[in-house]
Amino acid sequence: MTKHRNNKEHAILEAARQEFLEKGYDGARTTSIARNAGVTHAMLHYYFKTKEDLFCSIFVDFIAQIGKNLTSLFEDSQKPFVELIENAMSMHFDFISENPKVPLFIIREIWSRPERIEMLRQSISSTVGGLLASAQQAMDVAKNNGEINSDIDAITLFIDILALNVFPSLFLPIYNTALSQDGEKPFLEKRKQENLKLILNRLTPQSK
Amino acid sequence: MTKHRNNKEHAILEAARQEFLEKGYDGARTTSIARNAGVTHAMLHYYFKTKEDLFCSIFVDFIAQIGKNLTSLFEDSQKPFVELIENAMSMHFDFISENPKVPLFIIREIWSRPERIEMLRQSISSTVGGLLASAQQAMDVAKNNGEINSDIDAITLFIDILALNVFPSLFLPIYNTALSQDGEKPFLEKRKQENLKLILNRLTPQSK
DNA sequence: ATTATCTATAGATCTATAGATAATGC
DNA sequence: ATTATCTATAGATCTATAGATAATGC
Repeated sequence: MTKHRNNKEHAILEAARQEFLEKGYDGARTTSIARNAGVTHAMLHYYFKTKEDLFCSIFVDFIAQIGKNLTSLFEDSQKPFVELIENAMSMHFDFISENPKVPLFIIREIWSRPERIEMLRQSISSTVGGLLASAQQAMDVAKNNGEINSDIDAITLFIDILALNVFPSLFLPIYNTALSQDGEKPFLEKRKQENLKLILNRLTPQSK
Repeated sequence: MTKHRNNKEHAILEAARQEFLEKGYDGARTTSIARNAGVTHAMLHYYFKTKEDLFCSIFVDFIAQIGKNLTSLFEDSQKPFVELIENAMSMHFDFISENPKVPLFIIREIWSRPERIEMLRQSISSTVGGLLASAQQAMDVAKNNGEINSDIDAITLFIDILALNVFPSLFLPIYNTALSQDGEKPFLEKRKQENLKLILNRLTPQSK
């Protein structure tokens, strides 16, 4: 988090985080944020000139959080590539499960005000770029070893995983209401296993 | 669409569709809708008592559109199952590509006001339920024939496809800004091929 | 002196309706 | 007679700031 030179500013940030995540920029109310932070409304504009400024503060925070989560995935590269991916996917899935509203928040805010993508580019472009480059290297080695298929590149794999891991959390409320059957395994747990299967089948060479 | 007993009402619905889809409930303005529909603001409240009422009208419309698209997928069941899925996925992917904002719209509105899920349940629960049942039957046959793997059921496959087809459109603006490389094949076209590969690999028996 | 905090309110929207008038159907 | 339409405005928020007062740091 940002340095909390004092705890009222910090309380506002915390409350804003919650409010914006829950309701989005348009649905969020600065009065509500101030109330939840336990400060008068004027304080909010004292520390953060405008609602937009406050939003930006927490938006870059969320992006940094995601970026950090992504980069932590490719730490040690000793193990075989497939095992690496298995670990990475599992950690990423858990992160999304614990923060199900974060991806929706970012996607929603990007779509509703595309100019915000600039903030995103600046903070992740280099990080993710580097991450993809090193993943591509590892994949090239694994391809030469015959460990994985050669018809897939790092970025494609990256988006495969993102799609499979992110979507179920977005879809969870709909699933629970309209599709869930009694007594079945928890949806997300089931999805985690299925996602792994899909990706491993995709990566592993077949003999036909 | 709903019966347009007169064209002003219809114009309002069209404008509302656009406005809500673009900005979401909280960002949408009834004044803006009226302006774009070319009617005075009072007319909007004459035909649709409240903003919420107007929203519901278009929300169920969108859901019906999605439901219709989904049901049209499993029309003829003569062909082998894998081929059936290939066609279904392809059509579904194209529908999402042409209406990229619809899934985000529905997911966003469900998350921001969960009580709306009731509308969704009523209109899709039976449709999708039937669709899944018949898909499950077809899959059981294909499993017995050895045509597809036996470790996957209809609903899991359904969500696999949904995740892979929906996510890329949500992610498109981010991809274009932060990840796209020059001179590469259009993102969505590439994704469509990759999604098919993933699902076919998942369904097709392997020999290890 | 500067930084933090509060009260009170300006000013801008936004939804919704009241009430008058015009158009339409029978 | 009923339905459609317009003008004008009420009433409720919501963001933002002005201006006074208290707390803090040097």
